[in-house]
Amino acid sequence: MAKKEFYPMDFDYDNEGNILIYGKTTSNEKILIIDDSVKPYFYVLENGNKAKEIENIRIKEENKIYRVSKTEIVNKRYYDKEIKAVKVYVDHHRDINHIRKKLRDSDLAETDIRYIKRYLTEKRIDPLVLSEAEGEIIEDTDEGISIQGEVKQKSSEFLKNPRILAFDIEVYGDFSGHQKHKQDPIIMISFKGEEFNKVITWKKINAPYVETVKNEKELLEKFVEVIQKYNPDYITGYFTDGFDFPYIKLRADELDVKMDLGIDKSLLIIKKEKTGFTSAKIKGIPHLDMYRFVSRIMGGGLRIDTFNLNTVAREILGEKKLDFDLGDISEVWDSGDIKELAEYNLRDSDLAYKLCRELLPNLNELSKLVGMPIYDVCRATYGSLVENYLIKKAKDYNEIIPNRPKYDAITERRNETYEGAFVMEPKPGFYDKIVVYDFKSIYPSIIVTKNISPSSLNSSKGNKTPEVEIKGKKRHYYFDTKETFIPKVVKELILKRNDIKKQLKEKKDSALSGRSYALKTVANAIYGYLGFFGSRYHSMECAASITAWARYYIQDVIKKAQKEKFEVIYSDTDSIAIFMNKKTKKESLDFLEKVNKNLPGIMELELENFYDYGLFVSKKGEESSGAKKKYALIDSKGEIKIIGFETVRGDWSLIARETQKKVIEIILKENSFEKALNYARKVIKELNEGRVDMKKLIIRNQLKMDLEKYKQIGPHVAVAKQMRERGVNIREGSMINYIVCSGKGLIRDRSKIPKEARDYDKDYYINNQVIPCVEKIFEIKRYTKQDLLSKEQSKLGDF
DNA sequence: GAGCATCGGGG
DNA sequence: GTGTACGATGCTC
Repeated sequence: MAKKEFYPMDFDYDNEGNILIYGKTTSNEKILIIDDSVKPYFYVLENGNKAKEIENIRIKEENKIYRVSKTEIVNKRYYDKEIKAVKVYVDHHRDINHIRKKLRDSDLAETDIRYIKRYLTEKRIDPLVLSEAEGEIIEDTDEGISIQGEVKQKSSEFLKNPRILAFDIEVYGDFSGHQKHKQDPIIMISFKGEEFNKVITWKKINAPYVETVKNEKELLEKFVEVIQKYNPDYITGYFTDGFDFPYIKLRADELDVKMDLGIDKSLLIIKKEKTGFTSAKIKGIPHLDMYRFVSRIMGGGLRIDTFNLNTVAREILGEKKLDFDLGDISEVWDSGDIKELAEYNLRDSDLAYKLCRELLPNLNELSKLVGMPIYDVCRATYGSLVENYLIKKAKDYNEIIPNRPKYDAITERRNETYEGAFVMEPKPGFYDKIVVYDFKSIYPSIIVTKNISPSSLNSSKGNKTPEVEIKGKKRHYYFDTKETFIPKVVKELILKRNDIKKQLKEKKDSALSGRSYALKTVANAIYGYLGFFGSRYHSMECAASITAWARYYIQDVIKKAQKEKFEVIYSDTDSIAIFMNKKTKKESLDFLEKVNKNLPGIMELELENFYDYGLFVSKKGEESSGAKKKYALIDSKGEIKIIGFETVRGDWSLIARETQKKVIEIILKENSFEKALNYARKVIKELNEGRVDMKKLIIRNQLKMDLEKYKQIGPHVAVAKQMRERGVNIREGSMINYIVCSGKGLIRDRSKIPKEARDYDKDYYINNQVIPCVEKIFEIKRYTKQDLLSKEQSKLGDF
């Protein structure tokens, strides 16, 4: 018998029903544990009378016999009710799907828990954290050690300084027209690890980190060699699930190169999902495609509307890709001068590497918290995070987890609607002295405080909700006050996070902030899970009651504020912005305290910030009503918060976006509409005089379908046609850049490829780009379009 | 405005 | 098959 401490990194199971755990020992060896100690099972919701009958189930299918190995009558809880159930064991996990056919669907539970999840839950093992294997050593070589035995969790500590290896490929071709993977070769691959920079290519260049090989085939062979030699704990990249790995696989198959990257020398696996998306898996080495994690899970918290590497790296790391036009990649390659390309290639790996290092604490903590392998967490949806967490917690509470809904139920649920959050229409204006409050974790707090869950929903007793609207019908619901599974779980998450936040106040720590992030993410996702059509605990009544309570409490604060003569400017979901007028900071803090004294349970209103100035504009086309979710604020440190303005959107010309941003800045920082007006006039004047840099006039639009299919010819479609005439390969998805030039007739007839544009249509850029971006702001002080167009300088102007 | 289709990331 | 994306956006009718 041997004992080994190790970190479990990746999980799998074999045909015999053994769980396979790939990990790394505390002495940095690779380890494989083969564990057959967890027997698969499911539940039949039945009081035990039929246990014997169930035990005798035999199913013969295609020469195979599936049988129940054992049944037990157990005391469990189901939707918080004490019940007796039959626990049905089978020999192999896959047998469950055969056995269940003999039983009524409505009597089944936990037939759809994945085997790895069952194993982790039964053993109370969290992925990635220090564990101990005990058993027989069945292999011990330089490559690593294999143990057949059992696993126990030892602590909550993660592998320190994991070896991360990032990579990125470059492909020859013009990227227009349809994909031609069979012909376009991979010309370059870069790697980034710890103190490890490498570019492999098959053309000679002089750079310290470049290795030149003979051809593409050798490049791919080298790719495998580098990975094997570096021996990473994680492989990472950006969109490597969707592009790099699938493309490598394709070329490797074509050139007869074995992608035996797995720890057991197994081949790279490319899984195709029904929707066309792919995932790349390597046995034993978790592959983390940072794009998938960022776009699905992290994305919500970022203020970006596209998840390309450049934008994401800028937002998370404050770093950018190198400026290199990939449209020229084939010319550059053919010219032989590929140094710049190599640098570009290496930078992309570098960014992916840094993103992985930066976000690994979040991935680690989520993986540990919800009990899901890190590979899956990286590709998870909020729904699966919550589901995995609830399955894990169900063990502690002796709860049986209901099965997932069937297709018909999902279809029906998809059509249900309920009333969401309260958003107040702001009174357009420029305000000074603003205080913003927000409810701390409003939805989780309501779930806990009002004990909202499917099992506490009662038709006549308990806490009565405010009026709830589902599918247009209004009524009240009641929730029992006796604490149930879901509110308990949410409360635990909130309390744990409060504790972590206290610790974080004392010292900054990336592992702790990862933990706080994980707790917050799962807690916040539970409300959505109750309303989600694919949920095991779907309840429109619950989801709608939660939003109804949130509307009630936020409106209650608004009323109380108004009663105390505070002027409420704006409110959205959980936050409320107040114009303090003659009130002092102290008075607004006193008000906050008073509100909190009257809030029930764990509900809490917090001070978000004091702001010196704020800008709220009116809706398009209307002057009197304010635009929701569109405002700008500045705090005493001069930090500006711009929400919802076009400033950040890519489909406006730079001149329009820049002008808007600058106008907002001048107003907030210098508190002067006059100055801002003069700035806008200056821009308009420059436009009029033809002095604006053509680069700032480029408008970008994407072709959303094949060029031939368009019936409505917009400017970008017209320009796309011109580009095609010039021999540029245009296809759906192509980004079309254009400039609207001067002349008569339709806009589309005057739109040109930027390189060919000699002048621009002044009126168009003034009236259709710049003015629409700023006129709503100036409307606040009753300045009109005419004021913007007037050539006269404003009295106080200093331009 | 419903209903349907496609996109996203990458090169 | 161990279970499978999904939410947003834009086009057509």
